Amino acid sequence: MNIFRYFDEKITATCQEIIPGLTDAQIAASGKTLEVPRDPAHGDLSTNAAMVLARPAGGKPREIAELLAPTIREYEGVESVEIAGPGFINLRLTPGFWRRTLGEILREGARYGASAIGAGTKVNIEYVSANPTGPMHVGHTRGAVFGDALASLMRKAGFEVTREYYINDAGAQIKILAESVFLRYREALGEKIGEIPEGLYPGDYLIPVGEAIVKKDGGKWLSASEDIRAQYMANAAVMAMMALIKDDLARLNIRHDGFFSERILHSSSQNAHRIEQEEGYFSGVGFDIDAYYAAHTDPDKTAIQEAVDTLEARGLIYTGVLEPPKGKPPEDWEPRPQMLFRATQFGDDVDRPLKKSTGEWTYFAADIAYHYSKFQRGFSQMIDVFGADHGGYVKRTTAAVAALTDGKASLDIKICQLVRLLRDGEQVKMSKRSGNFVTLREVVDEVGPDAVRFMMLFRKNDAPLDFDFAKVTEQSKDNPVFYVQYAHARICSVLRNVQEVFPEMDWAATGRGEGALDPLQDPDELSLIRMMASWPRMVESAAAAHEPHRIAFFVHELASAFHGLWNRGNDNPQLRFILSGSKDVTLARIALIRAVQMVIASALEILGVEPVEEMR
RNA sequence: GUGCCCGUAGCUCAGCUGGAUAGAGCACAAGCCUUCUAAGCUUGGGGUCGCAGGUUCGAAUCCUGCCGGGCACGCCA
Repeated sequence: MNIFRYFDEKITATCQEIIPGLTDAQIAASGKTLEVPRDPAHGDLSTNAAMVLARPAGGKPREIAELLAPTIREYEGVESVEIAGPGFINLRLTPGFWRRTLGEILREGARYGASAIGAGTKVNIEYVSANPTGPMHVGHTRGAVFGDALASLMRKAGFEVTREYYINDAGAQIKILAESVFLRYREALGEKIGEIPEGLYPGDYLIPVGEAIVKKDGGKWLSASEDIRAQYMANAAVMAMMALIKDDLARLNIRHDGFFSERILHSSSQNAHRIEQEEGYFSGVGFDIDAYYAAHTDPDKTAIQEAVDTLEARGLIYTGVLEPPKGKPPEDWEPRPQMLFRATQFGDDVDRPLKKSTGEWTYFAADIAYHYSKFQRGFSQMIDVFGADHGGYVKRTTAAVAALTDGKASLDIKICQLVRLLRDGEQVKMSKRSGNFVTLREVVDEVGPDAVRFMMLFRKNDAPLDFDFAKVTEQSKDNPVFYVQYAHARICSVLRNVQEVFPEMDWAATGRGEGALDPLQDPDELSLIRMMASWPRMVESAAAAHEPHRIAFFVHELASAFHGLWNRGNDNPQLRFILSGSKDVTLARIALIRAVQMVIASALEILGVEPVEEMR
């Protein structure tokens, strides 16, 4: 149950009933909220209803509050109502209400916190989308974890979520990759290749790709025509790199529902099916070609052409000449007429080119088609997770989505800021040129997936993040990963111990009987329930804001409250969870901490962190 | 030069989409504990929410202009 929704609906009904001449629409538009006040002296719940309705109702806030208070005071579970400050109505709920809430939390079990606000809306979350030219490095990790947790969060909130990976398997970098692999192929055939030439990918991870091709085909590619050979090398390389990337991601327990190939956007249906039949390329990279064409309306055209036609039909394509970019010296800038998209009509700074001087489509043109495909596949909400260096790309992409979908679909782009790796307080220097970059795999192998995931989520996505190797593995209160895990493990430990003290009791049914929870009297016990009561709302607001970090902070706070109660048991043994002299009190407290355990586990599940049962 | 993000306690950061006297951890200070409910506890000091205007019952939050830091900015992907 969501106590906020419960009381909010009651208050809305009361407003409709008590305040004369107020329309439902006015109430809906008022911005009326129900919140937990920061200061506990202001009660358990507080509403601004009287203040925001004062104007449409034509009265003074405190007068309106006086009008509403008597009815609210009669709600079941309300202990007292006060009018305070400029017109807040503060509700204090009875201990009995909180204990009943705990009972409901336990009955709902693992489902508790799930919400229906998503209403089955189809959401496409695109994240990682690292270029398939090598293993994942630590820079990709934050976006990967963020996107994955956001997907879980939105699922919990009732959205129908698809996790998607966009494979940038077209363009110049793939040609370079193909050349690099061809070199490794020759090397595998016994040729001395010496230094890897400037501009090619030097990484060792391409060596096995070359060897695999030799094993399969022998030397036959040495004599093949350049076009065919390059395409073959590219395909083999991308397939191998995607396998590598998927394996890296699996170490962080990240699995996408779908992979989308940029290359297919450049292909007609016939051509794409031929590639699949001859080379198994699309299935090799994980792209479901049949599912794509099922949603694609015109298989004889390329997807890019189709998207551009759509824009053209709306008068959003024209030929024009762009100003040279400002700030930097123009160097080899040459003005020329080119095909442009009217991005400025949708909030972008300049109109954007769709074709290169070579006649090929730009990357942006393909990206337009990609987002159009998402829309065609029925996604009305799209979320892209980008790295900090792609911030400049936000406006044009949202502009394209607005233009293509006529405002029927929304795109939210989440930017993940940089991660600074620290070892012994010193920043770990990375540079691509020297090949000295830390891979995702290295980090996960060193500190484990749980620590990586939690730390990456324990910060707002648009704030830079320090990742300190020493800190994330430290066993102390200062390490939030440990602190939260430890709370869960402590509860597990109590649940193990209680079976020895009261072996005959049925703990599976803890606290479900009438009055069984009455022994919960201590204010800290009740405030633990209060905190858990806000869990469903936390899920909803975090999901609506696309901010999984809120879940991490919430679970840290809940763990902190639990540890606080535990610590009081050190000084006062009467407050311990297991009282060998009192079965009833033990039963109620076990019920309480079982709920805490469950909510912690639910939160960790969203974050993708394993709730451990004991600390080692 | 333009756009985006950030600016909150000495440090690292939250702040529930506009609510009441702005919070937490670290660090600092004082006191407690030497235990198996181990991987510490309690209390306290500490703030011009970058600056200046504006919007309204009410602003850290929204708008404008500055200041400071980061990231981008051409047919790359």
